[in-house]
Amino acid sequence: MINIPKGTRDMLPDEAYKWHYIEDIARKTAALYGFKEIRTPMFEHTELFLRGVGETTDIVNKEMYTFLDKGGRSITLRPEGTAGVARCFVENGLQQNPMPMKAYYIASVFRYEKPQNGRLREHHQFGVECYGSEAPEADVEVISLAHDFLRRAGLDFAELNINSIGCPECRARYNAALKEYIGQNLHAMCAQCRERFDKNPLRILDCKEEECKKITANAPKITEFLCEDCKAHFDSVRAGLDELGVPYKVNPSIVRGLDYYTRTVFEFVSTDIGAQGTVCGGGRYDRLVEQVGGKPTPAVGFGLGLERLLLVLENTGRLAASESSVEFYVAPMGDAAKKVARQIVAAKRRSGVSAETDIVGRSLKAQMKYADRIRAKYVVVVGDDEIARDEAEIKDMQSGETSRVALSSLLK
RNA sequence: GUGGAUAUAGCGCAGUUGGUUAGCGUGCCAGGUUGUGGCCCUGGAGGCCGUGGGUUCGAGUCCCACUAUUCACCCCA
Repeated sequence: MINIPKGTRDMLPDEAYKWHYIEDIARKTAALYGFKEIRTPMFEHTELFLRGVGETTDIVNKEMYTFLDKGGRSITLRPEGTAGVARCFVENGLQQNPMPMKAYYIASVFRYEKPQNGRLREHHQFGVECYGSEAPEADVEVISLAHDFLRRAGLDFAELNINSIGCPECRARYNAALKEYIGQNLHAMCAQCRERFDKNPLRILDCKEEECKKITANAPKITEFLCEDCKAHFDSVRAGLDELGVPYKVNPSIVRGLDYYTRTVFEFVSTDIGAQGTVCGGGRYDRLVEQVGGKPTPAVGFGLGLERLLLVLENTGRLAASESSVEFYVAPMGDAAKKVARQIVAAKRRSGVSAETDIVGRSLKAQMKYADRIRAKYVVVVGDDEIARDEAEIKDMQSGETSRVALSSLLK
């Protein structure tokens, strides 16, 4: 017996409708905001993620599916969607198109993690990318799209946390101030934070260790160190969200785990699926395109975990049961009737109406049972009697009532 | 990577202090006279009791290891 690989999931036919449901809402919402679909490869050169996502991140350090292909190239299954889009943008010269470029994707991403509730090795994201505008309106557009999508999907209670981590200049000043504040207390912090102290001090704020949290509780806040431009930008983003009536909370401790973020960062968090509550994470990444080899191009976007979204919707009873069923099940009796049944089914399908007939060789009773199980709306019974009289019996499976119609009317 | 829990039929579960051919519910297939579903009844298929060792006359049951699953930490969607 060969089992499914750790941290992956099968999508069974009976639950396909759930995926169609949220993917449909994603596509429609994206379209309403003028975002078009973009598709990039499932794997890229490893170098892209090293440069794009950042070598100090957990994702790059320990979570990538990396292997050598037969040509000896280092290949990585995409651990997130943004870097690939940035590469695609640069490689295809999309900066020549009218700006902004607004694109979305629905794609699977891969991370070598230890699976738990809401965390998989392959999961699916609905992501959005907006390139070519550094205006706060772009941030607002992207955040409100995420908010709108979640609301349409039925998740109207996820909390939006936002923060600004400034531009590289503000961050340098802030990092210096943070290091000075921590100063002598560094030895009391966890091993990981001591490492962060040198590599990426900002992430110390993200630490969940009690001791570390105590030390950083009264640390200076990055928002106090923002330069004039970054401060104005953050203020405008908030004003824009207020204007649209999108509720949010400013949370100075969210800093995100990917190195490419600048200025605005945000998360939508749900409390209904246990520890892995972040359903959507995103922000601005003005330096990414440059890091990947393109001309400086400001950008904002988000990634939204579809498995987690479904988990929340299911846990809170917001996902309706499937309503799909066939319109007609045609139950033949005898060889002559089988041929007529095939003709009826073909005619129905030709005119866009779903129809099925027996392909197993079951008795009439068994066919009725099957039709019931698949929730067929109508069953058409055809036997020698019906053929002789040129009519068929139609049974409404809900009411149980039967009526007779001319065979010719079913064959149109 | 670190901790805890679990592993018996497709799914959900029983299985006594170790003792014959391992059960129940549900689902699946077929029947309950001549051509009709849902309820009821009957029958059938389906299990190397996660894998490998050990203890024992005897292991689904006890011990060890491994593997897988799962929850939490870390991190993230």
